[in-house]
Amino acid sequence: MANPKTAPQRSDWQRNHERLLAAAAALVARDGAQVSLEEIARDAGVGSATLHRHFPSRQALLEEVFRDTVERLRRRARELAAGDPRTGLVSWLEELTIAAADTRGLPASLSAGAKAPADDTCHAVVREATVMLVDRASEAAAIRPEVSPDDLLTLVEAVTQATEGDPPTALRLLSLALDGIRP
Amino acid sequence: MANPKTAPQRSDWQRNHERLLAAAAALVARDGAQVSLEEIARDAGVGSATLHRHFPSRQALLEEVFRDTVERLRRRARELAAGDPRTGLVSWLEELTIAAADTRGLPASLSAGAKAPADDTCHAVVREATVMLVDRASEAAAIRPEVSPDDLLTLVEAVTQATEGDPPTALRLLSLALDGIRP
DNA sequence: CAACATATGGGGTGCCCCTCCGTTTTGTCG
DNA sequence: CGACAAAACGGAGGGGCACCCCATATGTTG
Repeated sequence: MANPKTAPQRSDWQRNHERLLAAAAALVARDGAQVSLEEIARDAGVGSATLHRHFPSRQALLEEVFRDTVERLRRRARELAAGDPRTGLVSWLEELTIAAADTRGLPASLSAGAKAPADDTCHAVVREATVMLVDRASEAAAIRPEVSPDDLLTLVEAVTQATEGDPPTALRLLSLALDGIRP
Repeated sequence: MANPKTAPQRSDWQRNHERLLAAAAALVARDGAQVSLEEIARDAGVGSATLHRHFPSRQALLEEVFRDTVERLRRRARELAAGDPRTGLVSWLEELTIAAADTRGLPASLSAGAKAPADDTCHAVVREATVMLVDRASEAAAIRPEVSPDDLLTLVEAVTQATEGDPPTALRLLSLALDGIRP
């Protein structure tokens, strides 16, 4: 899972890994991305050294916590790629915004992933989906050709981080940005 | 200054206040809004208790650090209110974005001020200017009437916080948001 | 210049991240 | 099955931070 090598992990390693992820998911949902790592270890019933051995950084832990949520988003993007290019893109951005605004810690994790380039981060997965849908819309001339997927994604990440826990506001800001200010 | 009562402060109080602000300005510019308060106290040559006595919270310190910058912005908004409503608003948002993206810690401070309503925060000053320019543009039908000054400001704060230290990207995201994505 | 309000800062508390290293658990192989 | 090595664990400790207490020092004022 975390280990890229196919080395089979010991059973206690797997057990603790799951306990840590469960505790982390609960506490991140309650306290956000800056939750105390020691509290996660305590809740999981393991020493803090074990947590740090399993997850070399806070970001690495968050990446695994949000893996499933991001995977669902990725599948949703694939569905949307079958329909109308414009509404597909808009729906994607809306659903991404709702998911991020609803999920404490996810905006912070996505933004953090944007700064450390790697292929398997949550940010990279979401980015790939965004690139695909923007390209489709662009080719269909449904959006201005100079609109960049990365800019659009940064905008969504910025908005959701600024409005964490308030999906209506996040959506309102998104549609303002998509429509512009002109009459 | 910080004290709402008109009690005249002792001379050493004023001296230490200035030293703290100078040290804070330098370190915030270097490290951003989450700089260590103890380091600021050390640099200023005072005990950490003194820093906490002068500034009851990190936010209170940041508010004073950025007071001058925000005051300059406020005056600039007044100038812009004399010209064309549409370009005035756009210039205001652009200049605000540039200032915030250039000034480490300012985006975080503005966003934090948005959550704790008070009349004398940096956020409140910037907000007042934004309300005025948006109203002018709205009355002149230069923008859609449902565009809210608060949403626009939140958008700028979100963008500058997400792109701290990178004014070109911040400006690109701003103009994307102002123009929308449609052809 | 004395007395008093005001301000200071060293040191303490509690929390946090992270790592070291002696101990325990696990899987395997004779 | 029992012993052994590799793998994993966790308590403890170093270093850092925010914030507070209280004995001390310092302006100010009459």
